[in-house]
Amino acid sequence: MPELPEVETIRRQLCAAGVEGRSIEKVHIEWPRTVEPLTPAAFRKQVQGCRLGKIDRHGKWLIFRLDGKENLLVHLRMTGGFYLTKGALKKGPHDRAVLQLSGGLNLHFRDPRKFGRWRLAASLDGLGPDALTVTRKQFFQCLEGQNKVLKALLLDQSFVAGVGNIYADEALFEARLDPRRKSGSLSDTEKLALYKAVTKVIKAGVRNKGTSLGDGQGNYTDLNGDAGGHREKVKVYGRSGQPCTVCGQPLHKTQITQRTTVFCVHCQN
DNA sequence: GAAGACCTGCTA
DNA sequence: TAGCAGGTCTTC
Repeated sequence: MPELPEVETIRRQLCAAGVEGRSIEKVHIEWPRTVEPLTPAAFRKQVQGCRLGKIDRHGKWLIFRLDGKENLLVHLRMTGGFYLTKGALKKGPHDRAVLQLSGGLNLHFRDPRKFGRWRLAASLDGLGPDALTVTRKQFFQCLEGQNKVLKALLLDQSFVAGVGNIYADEALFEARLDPRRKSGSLSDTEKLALYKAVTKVIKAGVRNKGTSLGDGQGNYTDLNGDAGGHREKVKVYGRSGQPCTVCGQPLHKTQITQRTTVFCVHCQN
Protein backbone atom coordinates (compact mmCIF):
# COMPACT_ATOMS: atom_id res chain seq x y z
CA MET A 1 0.00 0.00 0.00
CA PRO A 2 1.94 2.94 1.21
CA GLU A 3 4.71 4.47 -0.77
CA LEU A 4 6.95 7.26 0.40
CA PRO A 5 4.30 10.03 0.53
CA GLU A 6 1.94 7.91 2.60
CA VAL A 7 4.71 6.92 5.03
CA GLU A 8 5.87 10.52 5.32
CA THR A 9 2.31 11.64 6.04
CA ILE A 10 2.04 9.12 8.84
CA ARG A 11 5.43 10.15 10.21
CA ARG A 12 4.46 13.81 10.35
CA GLN A 13 1.18 13.00 12.05
CA LEU A 14 2.88 10.82 14.66
CA CYS A 15 5.24 13.69 15.42
CA ALA A 16 2.38 16.19 15.57
CA ALA A 17 0.46 13.90 17.92
CA GLY A 18 3.35 14.00 20.38
CA VAL A 19 4.48 10.40 20.15
CA GLU A 20 8.13 11.37 20.33
CA GLY A 21 9.64 11.46 23.79
CA ARG A 22 7.20 9.03 25.37
CA SER A 23 8.31 5.83 26.97
CA ILE A 24 7.06 2.43 25.93
CA GLU A 25 5.25 1.04 28.91
CA LYS A 26 3.74 -2.08 27.43
CA VAL A 27 4.14 -4.01 24.20
CA HIS A 28 1.42 -6.19 22.67
CA ILE A 29 2.22 -8.42 19.71
CA GLU A 30 -0.90 -9.93 18.19
CA TRP A 31 0.67 -11.44 15.06
CA PRO A 32 4.07 -12.95 15.94
CA ARG A 33 5.48 -12.80 12.42
CA THR A 34 5.29 -9.01 12.59
CA VAL A 35 8.46 -9.00 14.69
CA GLU A 36 10.31 -11.91 13.04
CA PRO A 37 13.00 -13.08 13.43
CA LEU A 38 12.48 -12.23 17.10
CA THR A 39 9.84 -13.95 19.14
CA PRO A 40 7.21 -11.65 20.63
CA ALA A 41 8.74 -12.27 24.07
CA ALA A 42 12.24 -11.34 22.94
CA PHE A 43 10.96 -8.29 21.13
CA ARG A 44 8.97 -7.17 24.15
CA LYS A 45 11.97 -7.60 26.39
CA GLN A 46 14.12 -5.35 24.22
CA VAL A 47 11.59 -2.59 23.69
CA GLN A 48 9.56 -2.37 26.87
CA GLY A 49 10.79 0.50 29.01
CA CYS A 50 12.61 2.25 26.17
CA ARG A 51 11.99 5.88 25.39
CA LEU A 52 10.91 6.80 21.87
CA GLY A 53 13.15 9.44 20.38
CA LYS A 54 12.92 11.11 17.02
CA ILE A 55 10.81 9.54 14.30
CA ASP A 56 12.58 9.49 10.94
CA ARG A 57 11.94 7.91 7.57
CA HIS A 58 14.02 6.55 4.74
CA GLY A 59 12.17 5.42 1.64
CA LYS A 60 9.19 3.41 2.84
CA TRP A 61 10.72 2.65 6.24
CA LEU A 62 9.72 4.45 9.41
CA ILE A 63 12.55 4.76 11.90
CA PHE A 64 11.68 5.11 15.57
CA ARG A 65 14.83 6.09 17.42
CA LEU A 66 15.08 4.30 20.73
CA ASP A 67 17.36 5.22 23.58
CA GLY A 68 19.20 1.93 23.15
CA LYS A 69 21.60 1.17 20.30
CA GLU A 70 18.98 -0.37 18.06
CA ASN A 71 16.11 1.43 16.40
CA LEU A 72 12.61 0.23 15.75
CA LEU A 73 12.28 0.00 11.98
CA VAL A 74 8.78 -0.37 10.58
CA HIS A 75 7.78 -1.32 7.05
CA LEU A 76 4.06 -1.03 6.31
CA ARG A 77 4.22 -3.19 3.16
CA MET A 78 0.81 -3.39 1.50
CA THR A 79 -1.75 -2.63 4.17
CA GLY A 80 0.04 -1.50 7.32
CA GLY A 81 -0.84 1.71 9.10
CA PHE A 82 -0.90 3.36 12.52
CA TYR A 83 -3.62 4.91 14.60
CA LEU A 84 -3.72 6.32 18.11
CA THR A 85 -6.15 5.89 20.96
CA LYS A 86 -6.18 7.26 24.49
CA GLY A 87 -6.86 5.63 27.80
CA ALA A 88 -7.90 2.02 28.39
CA LEU A 89 -6.65 -0.20 25.61
CA LYS A 90 -9.19 -1.59 23.18
CA LYS A 91 -7.60 -3.59 20.39
CA GLY A 92 -9.00 -3.30 16.88
CA PRO A 93 -9.72 -6.34 14.71
CA HIS A 94 -6.67 -5.91 12.48
CA ASP A 95 -4.24 -4.74 15.16
CA ARG A 96 -1.00 -6.72 14.80
CA ALA A 97 0.95 -4.84 17.45
CA VAL A 98 0.22 -2.12 19.98
CA LEU A 99 2.55 0.02 22.06
CA GLN A 100 1.13 1.52 25.23
CA LEU A 101 3.01 4.76 25.75
CA SER A 102 3.40 7.01 28.75
CA GLY A 103 0.60 9.50 29.25
CA GLY A 104 -2.05 6.99 28.28
CA LEU A 105 -1.43 7.07 24.54
CA ASN A 106 -1.77 3.81 22.61
CA LEU A 107 -0.02 3.38 19.27
CA HIS A 108 -1.83 0.73 17.22
CA PHE A 109 -0.33 -0.98 14.19
CA ARG A 110 -3.20 -2.12 11.98
CA ASP A 111 -2.35 -4.41 9.08
CA PRO A 112 -5.11 -6.55 7.54
CA ARG A 113 -2.82 -8.53 5.24
CA LYS A 114 -0.15 -9.15 7.88
CA PHE A 115 2.75 -8.30 5.56
CA GLY A 116 4.05 -5.40 7.64
CA ARG A 117 7.27 -5.86 9.59
CA TRP A 118 8.83 -4.42 12.74
CA ARG A 119 12.56 -4.87 13.05
CA LEU A 120 15.14 -3.91 15.64
CA ALA A 121 18.39 -2.82 14.04
CA ALA A 122 20.96 -0.08 14.28
CA SER A 123 20.41 1.03 10.70
CA LEU A 124 18.90 0.19 7.35
CA ASP A 125 21.02 -1.03 4.53
CA GLY A 126 20.65 -1.74 0.86
CA LEU A 127 18.61 1.39 0.23
CA GLY A 128 19.38 4.07 -2.31
CA PRO A 129 18.95 7.79 -1.58
CA ASP A 130 15.53 8.84 -0.38
CA ALA A 131 13.26 9.84 -3.27
CA LEU A 132 12.05 12.98 -1.50
CA THR A 133 15.50 14.44 -0.95
CA VAL A 134 17.68 12.86 -3.66
CA THR A 135 19.76 15.45 -5.49
CA ARG A 136 20.20 15.61 -9.25
CA LYS A 137 23.82 14.66 -8.83
CA GLN A 138 23.01 11.61 -6.73
CA PHE A 139 20.28 10.57 -9.14
CA PHE A 140 22.64 10.70 -12.11
CA GLN A 141 25.24 8.76 -10.12
CA CYS A 142 22.68 6.06 -9.36
CA LEU A 143 21.91 5.79 -13.06
CA GLU A 144 25.57 5.19 -13.93
CA GLY A 145 26.22 1.69 -15.14
CA GLN A 146 22.55 0.72 -14.92
CA ASN A 147 20.71 -0.78 -17.84
CA LYS A 148 17.37 -1.86 -16.48
CA VAL A 149 13.83 -1.53 -17.72
CA LEU A 150 12.76 1.87 -16.37
CA LYS A 151 9.71 0.62 -14.52
CA ALA A 152 11.75 -2.04 -12.72
CA LEU A 153 14.51 0.43 -11.94
CA LEU A 154 12.15 2.89 -10.28
CA LEU A 155 10.72 0.11 -8.12
CA ASP A 156 14.21 -1.01 -7.10
CA GLN A 157 14.72 0.37 -3.58
CA SER A 158 18.50 0.12 -3.89
CA PHE A 159 18.33 2.60 -6.78
CA VAL A 160 16.17 5.25 -5.15
CA ALA A 161 14.17 4.46 -2.01
CA GLY A 162 10.48 5.15 -1.68
CA VAL A 163 8.99 4.86 -5.16
CA GLY A 164 6.29 2.22 -5.54
CA ASN A 165 3.88 1.17 -8.26
CA ILE A 166 1.67 4.26 -8.25
CA TYR A 167 4.39 6.89 -8.25
CA ALA A 168 6.57 4.92 -10.69
CA ASP A 169 3.81 5.02 -13.30
CA GLU A 170 3.07 8.66 -12.53
CA ALA A 171 6.73 9.65 -12.78
CA LEU A 172 7.21 7.87 -16.11
CA PHE A 173 4.12 9.60 -17.49
CA GLU A 174 5.31 12.96 -16.18
CA ALA A 175 8.69 12.38 -17.87
CA ARG A 176 6.96 11.11 -21.05
CA LEU A 177 9.12 8.00 -20.96
CA ASP A 178 8.04 4.53 -22.04
CA PRO A 179 8.21 2.26 -18.96
CA ARG A 180 9.69 -0.52 -21.10
CA ARG A 181 12.70 1.58 -22.09
CA LYS A 182 16.11 0.54 -20.76
CA SER A 183 17.80 3.09 -18.52
CA GLY A 184 21.02 2.77 -20.48
CA SER A 185 19.29 4.24 -23.52
CA LEU A 186 18.40 7.53 -21.84
CA SER A 187 19.91 10.77 -23.11
CA ASP A 188 21.03 13.34 -20.54
CA THR A 189 17.89 15.32 -21.28
CA GLU A 190 15.75 12.28 -20.59
CA LYS A 191 17.65 11.46 -17.40
CA LEU A 192 17.02 14.98 -16.18
CA ALA A 193 13.35 14.71 -17.12
CA LEU A 194 13.11 11.47 -15.13
CA TYR A 195 14.81 13.03 -12.11
CA LYS A 196 12.50 16.02 -12.19
CA ALA A 197 9.45 13.80 -12.66
CA VAL A 198 10.28 11.49 -9.74
CA THR A 199 10.87 14.33 -7.31
CA LYS A 200 7.84 16.22 -8.61
CA VAL A 201 5.32 13.40 -8.19
CA ILE A 202 6.73 12.35 -4.81
CA LYS A 203 6.60 15.92 -3.50
CA ALA A 204 3.08 16.36 -4.85
CA GLY A 205 2.10 13.13 -3.10
CA VAL A 206 3.48 14.39 0.21
CA ARG A 207 1.77 17.76 -0.25
CA ASN A 208 -1.56 16.02 -0.82
CA LYS A 209 -1.00 13.59 2.06
CA GLY A 210 -0.83 10.48 -0.05
CA THR A 211 -2.96 8.52 -2.43
CA SER A 212 -5.79 6.17 -1.71
CA LEU A 213 -7.65 4.08 -4.24
CA GLY A 214 -11.10 2.79 -3.51
CA ASP A 215 -12.40 3.40 -0.03
CA GLY A 216 -12.75 0.04 1.63
CA GLN A 217 -10.66 -1.52 4.35
CA GLY A 218 -7.07 -2.21 3.51
CA ASN A 219 -6.75 0.94 1.50
CA TYR A 220 -4.46 3.62 2.67
CA THR A 221 -5.71 6.05 5.24
CA ASP A 222 -3.65 8.34 7.41
CA LEU A 223 -3.57 8.44 11.20
CA ASN A 224 -6.96 10.09 11.31
CA GLY A 225 -8.51 7.58 8.95
CA ASP A 226 -8.60 10.04 6.07
CA ALA A 227 -7.85 8.96 2.52
CA GLY A 228 -5.09 10.94 0.88
CA GLY A 229 -5.97 13.84 -1.34
CA HIS A 230 -3.64 12.74 -4.09
CA ARG A 231 -6.17 10.36 -5.56
CA GLU A 232 -7.70 12.93 -7.90
CA LYS A 233 -4.26 13.95 -9.12
CA VAL A 234 -3.27 10.54 -10.44
CA LYS A 235 -2.96 10.68 -14.21
CA VAL A 236 -2.28 7.07 -15.20
CA TYR A 237 -2.28 4.60 -12.28
CA GLY A 238 -5.58 2.75 -12.15
CA ARG A 239 -6.85 4.59 -15.24
CA SER A 240 -6.29 1.96 -17.96
CA GLY A 241 -8.68 2.39 -20.86
CA GLN A 242 -9.48 5.95 -19.81
CA PRO A 243 -8.30 8.86 -21.93
CA CYS A 244 -4.78 10.20 -21.54
CA THR A 245 -4.98 13.66 -20.00
CA VAL A 246 -2.62 14.96 -22.69
CA CYS A 247 -3.66 13.34 -25.99
CA GLY A 248 -7.01 11.74 -25.20
CA GLN A 249 -6.03 8.27 -26.42
CA PRO A 250 -7.01 5.38 -24.12
CA LEU A 251 -4.28 4.48 -21.61
CA HIS A 252 -2.64 1.10 -22.07
CA LYS A 253 -2.30 -1.54 -19.33
CA THR A 254 0.42 -4.18 -19.29
CA GLN A 255 2.60 -6.18 -16.90
CA ILE A 256 6.23 -5.25 -16.42
CA THR A 257 8.26 -7.34 -13.96
CA GLN A 258 4.97 -8.82 -12.69
CA ARG A 259 3.61 -5.40 -11.83
CA THR A 260 0.61 -3.80 -13.43
CA THR A 261 1.76 -0.81 -15.45
CA VAL A 262 -0.41 1.83 -17.09
CA PHE A 263 0.96 4.28 -19.60
CA CYS A 264 0.17 6.25 -22.75
CA VAL A 265 1.60 4.52 -25.80
CA HIS A 266 1.26 7.74 -27.75
CA CYS A 267 2.83 10.24 -25.31
CA GLN A 268 5.49 8.11 -23.62
CA ASN A 269 8.48 7.24 -25.76
C1' DG B 1 13.50 -12.84 -15.75
C1' DA B 2 9.61 -15.48 -14.00
C1' DA B 3 6.89 -17.62 -10.51
C1' DG B 4 5.59 -18.55 -6.04
C1' DA B 5 5.16 -17.19 -1.14
C1' DC B 6 3.41 -14.38 2.33
C1' DC B 7 -2.03 -12.80 3.63
C1' DT B 8 -6.82 -10.74 3.69
C1' DG B 9 -10.60 -8.35 1.78
C1' DC B 10 -12.82 -6.04 -1.85
C1' DT B 11 -14.74 -6.01 -6.68
C1' DA B 12 -16.37 -7.92 -10.83
C1' DT C 1 -16.11 -17.63 -7.22
C1' DA C 2 -12.11 -15.84 -9.43
C1' DG C 3 -9.14 -12.18 -9.76
C1' DC C 4 -6.86 -8.43 -8.05
C1' DA C 5 -4.18 -5.20 -4.78
C1' DG C 6 -0.05 0.32 -2.84
C1' DG C 7 5.57 -4.67 -1.35
C1' DT C 8 9.35 -7.56 -0.90
C1' DC C 9 11.68 -12.01 -0.45
C1' DT C 10 12.95 -16.64 -1.96
C1' DT C 11 13.59 -20.06 -5.46
C1' DC C 12 13.96 -21.88 -9.82
